[in-house]
Amino acid sequence: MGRAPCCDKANVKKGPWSPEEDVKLKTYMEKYGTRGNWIALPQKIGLKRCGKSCRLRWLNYLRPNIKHGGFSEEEDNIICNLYMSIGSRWSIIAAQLPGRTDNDVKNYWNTKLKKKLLGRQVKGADEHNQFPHGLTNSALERLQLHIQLQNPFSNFYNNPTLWPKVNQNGMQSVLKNPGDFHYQPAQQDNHLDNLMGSKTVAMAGGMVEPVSNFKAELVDELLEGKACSHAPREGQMAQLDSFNEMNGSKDSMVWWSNGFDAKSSVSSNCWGSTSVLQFNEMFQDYELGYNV
DNA sequence: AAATGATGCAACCGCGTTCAC
DNA sequence: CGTGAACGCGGTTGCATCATT
Repeated sequence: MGRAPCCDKANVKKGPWSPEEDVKLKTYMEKYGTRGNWIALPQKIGLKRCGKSCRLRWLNYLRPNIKHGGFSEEEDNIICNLYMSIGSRWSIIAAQLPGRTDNDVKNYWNTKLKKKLLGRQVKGADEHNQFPHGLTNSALERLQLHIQLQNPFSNFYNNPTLWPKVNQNGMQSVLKNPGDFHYQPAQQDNHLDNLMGSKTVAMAGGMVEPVSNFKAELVDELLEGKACSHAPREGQMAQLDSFNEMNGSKDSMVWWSNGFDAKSSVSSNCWGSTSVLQFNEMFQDYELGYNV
């Protein structure tokens, strides 16, 4: 038994919107708004559409000041920063980009930006929705991004145009002097730390959320098979402590390099060459950063 | 020129959350 | 406080278009 459908599926039109439908919806919305009820709206204006469909059409396409395509480097940087920090929470990411919708940002990430930053190896991940130990795609991609950022030979480090810069929305500036960057682990940590948004990020509604929960989330997923949580939770650091005490558990990450290598004939660069040592170094970097 | 594959994007679906009663 | 309806979000799908063979 599933939930009751939100509308009569047999009597609603699906698929692309016609210009006439757009005009009807836009005219009504500009005049009256939803009147607090999307479900009732299509009937009011004589549209054979589901209320959810109307809402989506309005929010993603008809709403004033919507921008489509043509993402700037600045926007790329913001998306990259936030994706690494908070994962696939597209509505929050889109809220940082005036005129962008969550759907647009999501599509842009999945079709272009991900490839631009990670290269071909993402294809391997795409072929498996769920990884061993319950690690999600999102977490893996974020991990890959971190590895890319730590790898001095990666496209990201070698291409200054991809480096995040000062942004507009009150978020912290990053890579203050990217030009004098050299491959030195300690310095790298600082840059990575900066890149993570210096611990906080402006959230919709003026909230501030710590963003360096990445490790805790991964540990969470690895050890307990949980999905990434949204807000930092009590107990995350305790879990991290437990993780640190379980030296043997880190060895279980061997599958990340070996297992993936054996499984994926597609990816040969990032994952194939990533050693357990790198993971340990990365996590140690974070431990230093956390001072735990 | 036709066939095939890759890509981009709009729209749909299902589920968790919120809110009114 | 419990329940059900509506909302909002993220994942996924389907189709049109472009690129390659």
